[in-house]
Amino acid sequence: MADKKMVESITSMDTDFAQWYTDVVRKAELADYSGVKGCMIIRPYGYAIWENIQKDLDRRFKELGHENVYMPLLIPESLLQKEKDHVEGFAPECAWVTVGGENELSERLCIRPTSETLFCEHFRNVIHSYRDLPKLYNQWVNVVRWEKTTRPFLRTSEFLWQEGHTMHATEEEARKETLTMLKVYEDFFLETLAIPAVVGRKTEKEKFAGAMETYTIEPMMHNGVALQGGTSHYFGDGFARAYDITFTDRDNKVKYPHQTSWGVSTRMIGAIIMAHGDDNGLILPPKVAPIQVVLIPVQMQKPGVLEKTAEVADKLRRAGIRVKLDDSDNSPGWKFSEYEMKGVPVRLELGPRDIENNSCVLVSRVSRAKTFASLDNVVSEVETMLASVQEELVHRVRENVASKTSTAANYDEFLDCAANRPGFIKAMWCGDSACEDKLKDVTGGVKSRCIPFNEEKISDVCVCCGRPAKHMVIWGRQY
RNA sequence: CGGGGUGUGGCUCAGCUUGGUAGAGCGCCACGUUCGGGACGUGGAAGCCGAAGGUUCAAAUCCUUUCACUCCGACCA
Repeated sequence: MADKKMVESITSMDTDFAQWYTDVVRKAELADYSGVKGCMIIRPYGYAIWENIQKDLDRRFKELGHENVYMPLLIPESLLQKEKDHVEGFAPECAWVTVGGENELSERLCIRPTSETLFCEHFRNVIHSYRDLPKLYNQWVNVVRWEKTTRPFLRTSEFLWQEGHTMHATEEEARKETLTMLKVYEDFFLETLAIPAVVGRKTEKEKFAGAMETYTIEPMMHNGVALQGGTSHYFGDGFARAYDITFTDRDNKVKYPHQTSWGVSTRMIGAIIMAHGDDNGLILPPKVAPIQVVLIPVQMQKPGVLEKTAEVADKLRRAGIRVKLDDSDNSPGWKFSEYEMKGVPVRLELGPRDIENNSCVLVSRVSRAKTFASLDNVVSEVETMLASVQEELVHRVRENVASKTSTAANYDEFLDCAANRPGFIKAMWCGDSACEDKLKDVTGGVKSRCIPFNEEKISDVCVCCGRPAKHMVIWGRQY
């Protein structure tokens, strides 16, 4: 009974992971489909997670001196085309506005797939002197990319994200910013989302369109598949040259500033679902959970039960904990399942027996173990359990990553890992993108995830071609 | 963009082969009994069967077209 699957309406992970994902999204009321392909309705429970993500990240950005701005939704085609690599990268997935009111537009307008070009146009007007630098801008917006196949949160035609765009007087400073923001993402994934993840540099082939360097955070999902969780790019002065952004430096010389951009999106909600969830549904990391503790009165028709539960809810709320008291007339059993499905980290049960003992029952969503807590120190007991849920989630993800990471010293081992061991493969690489192409081809989709910062030396030669190796690369399949 | 699948009350689906004017379970609403792991009874509301054409006395069912969604690949946060 203890291990019995409590929620029958969710397909089990082992049966069909993709179906499990879709079931969780729907049953936990995170999102719904809309009339436009690839555009999803983010429901209140899903949006509340996003709001908590925003709050946390926004604070981290602002602590580092970034300011929020808002750029237009529409980009004139001519503006988009100024940077060659960039436009080539994004043109295939742009949505265009060609008619305004009743009239054909003289120039078509792209619905932003990302806003580098708009920021550049603006930077050109506001950056003239070294005193104008750095510019540390960020915006929270929606973008549109006309994706061919879509899945809620993971790949949608329209998605929400933040995009940071910064300009710096020197290359050093811009490069530092790129890495600083990657670190912000790494910390956020670990501390807030409870997802320890690999960070590193993208290979030439996997770089962002127009970037000199792209850094990435690569969390692993429960089934071993990677999800690009966020990226941070160093652009050099390429865009500045293309968009004619210059400033006069201290030495009275006209120079091009150095640029970065970095972003994370609603895809992170997909990462939360797939990194932490189980067969009973969602498991939310406490720091972003819209409801951290659900209070379920038991035998609530008995006098005093509801009042006592409300009193406890109030006490927790005053301590800054996000609580929900479910006094609907569904049975307690129904409520247990419902909030497990929705991933609420801690459940608090309170019935007549508990009231007699001045206690309550606390249940962790991760272990589902019941413990009794005295009502006198219920706040600290709940806080302790929330903290332990956070720790357990981190621990579980670490274990999963460790058990699904293999090492391949040669070509045959690589093929064996790709075919039989889901997850990451560590292997040496010569630096030639032809080898990346070949490995992806022969394995049916295993790609380089990144060159991690802490490289290991597995052998001297490239796992694919046998020439001298330049780097250890982490390989894997991705969403 | 290629390959598969599915469209019938809110949800999951049956009915289609062999045309006769729509069903089940769950959910929803009301009342009552329940209440420590998805309770039960009684009553009730709710569907022009994805859309458009066609065949026919008659179409959810047969034919044509089309749209949407979904899954698996190739491309991306």
